[in-house]
Amino acid sequence: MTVVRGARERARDEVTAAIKDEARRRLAAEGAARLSLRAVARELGMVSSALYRYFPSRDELLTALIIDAYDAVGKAAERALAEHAGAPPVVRWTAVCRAVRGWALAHPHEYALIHGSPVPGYSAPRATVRPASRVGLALIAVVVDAHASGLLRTSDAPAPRAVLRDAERLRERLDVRLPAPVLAAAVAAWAQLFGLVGFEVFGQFEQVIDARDAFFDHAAAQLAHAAGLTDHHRTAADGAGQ
Amino acid sequence: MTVVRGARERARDEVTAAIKDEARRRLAAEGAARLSLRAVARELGMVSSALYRYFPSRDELLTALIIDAYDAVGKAAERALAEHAGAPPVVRWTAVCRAVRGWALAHPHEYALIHGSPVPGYSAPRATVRPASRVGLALIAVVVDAHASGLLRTSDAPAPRAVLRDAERLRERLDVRLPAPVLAAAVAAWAQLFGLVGFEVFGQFEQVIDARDAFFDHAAAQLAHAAGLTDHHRTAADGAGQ
DNA sequence: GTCTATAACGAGATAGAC
DNA sequence: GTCTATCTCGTTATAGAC
Repeated sequence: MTVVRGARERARDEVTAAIKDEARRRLAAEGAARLSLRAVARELGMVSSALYRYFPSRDELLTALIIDAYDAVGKAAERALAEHAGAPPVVRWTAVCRAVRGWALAHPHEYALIHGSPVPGYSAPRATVRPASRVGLALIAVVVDAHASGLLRTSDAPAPRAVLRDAERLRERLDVRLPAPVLAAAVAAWAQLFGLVGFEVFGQFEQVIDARDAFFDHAAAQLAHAAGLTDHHRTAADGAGQ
Repeated sequence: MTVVRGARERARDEVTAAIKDEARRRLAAEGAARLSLRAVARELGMVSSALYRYFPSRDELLTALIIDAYDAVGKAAERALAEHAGAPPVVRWTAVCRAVRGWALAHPHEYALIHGSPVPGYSAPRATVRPASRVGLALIAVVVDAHASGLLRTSDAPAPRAVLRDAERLRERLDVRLPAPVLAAAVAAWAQLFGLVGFEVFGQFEQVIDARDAFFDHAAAQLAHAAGLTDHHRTAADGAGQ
């Protein structure tokens, strides 16, 4: 990782970026299933074989786009997290959710690439797994902080044994200091967040919900609650079930 | 709607069904974006122009497949509802959620068609709106029954005014007897359910959750709670916070 | 060494004449 | 309904420019 790079490397990075930009444009126009190296090359005034210097195959180009997209939402989520450092957990949680939604609405086709239908014939490689988890980790970070400051319910309905086993495994892999049931709830909330976002981005709320901003914020706050976050410190009354 | 139909109509229905079946097969193999009338015709040993007697365009065929898919999940949800008539609301809710998930896992490509990435260049016509709401209506039916039998929390965090307006409008359009905040929560839970299902069907839980059945059931029960359903009748202590 | 261009293969889709 | 000529695609081999 040299700081000063030669002109060659810089040129290479520029072409690589131009290819990905054009590919994203094609993605928006035709969808991932129809992404073709030839069309990208044509649009760039290159010849298709030249692209192979930058991406060894169409699938590798797709993979690069997917990783970029995961990194982009992940970054947006992490920024929201950092910008609300010290704020109450529910506020931070909602901020992360908002960031994810904002990114998705601004980049619907890239959102579709990572959270929409799988591309036929394409199978995502291992390298996509870590970027794919960034949003989830940002949400978990909120829960971890809440737990540390006693702003977490830890006594919801008991989770089934099999769920706890998964949560334990996850807990060790992520090296996260959270009770297993809490972690399980956070994972569920993570998935549910993308239900809300997906419905909006993919048009399922058409003629159902008009006030999308308000609806989302409200739902995100309820999600925070489902994940165990509370607005106040624990008292004896908490955890007694409602 | 005649009960006894002529041989001609029966033949027409059979061919229509064969076309849709083959189209579904192509859907699984190539994805909706690449669905072509010609390919369907070829596979059926017909000539493409003959297909136009049954579907005036590729988009109309797509629309038929989409409506079929919505009707199929909707039917599964409604069946689960009927099979658990009289059961406690949380049980009925979970049953509906399970039915949706079961259908989605059994028909991943049709699930992708209705809840995955939009097909580029295709815009869903009005006719898809009603079928698209069947699952949501099944969930709402559970909440309505719970409300009628006093098994519903009605005093969650107050919803923003704009959300309440949407909920009121929805309440009138669906002719459903529910407090607006409850309806809003149900809509959110509806969307969140598809977050859980989508994550599983589209592979986002790979290497995260292994015990998918247990995880889903547990999450669905928590969703029921988020939608306001409770296991027991309301008491004075209810609504005093989480 | 690094890149681009030409040409080609085999597979498939498509448009239109018949 | 059939046939053909013309497209597209991913990918590779090869040759030459910087």
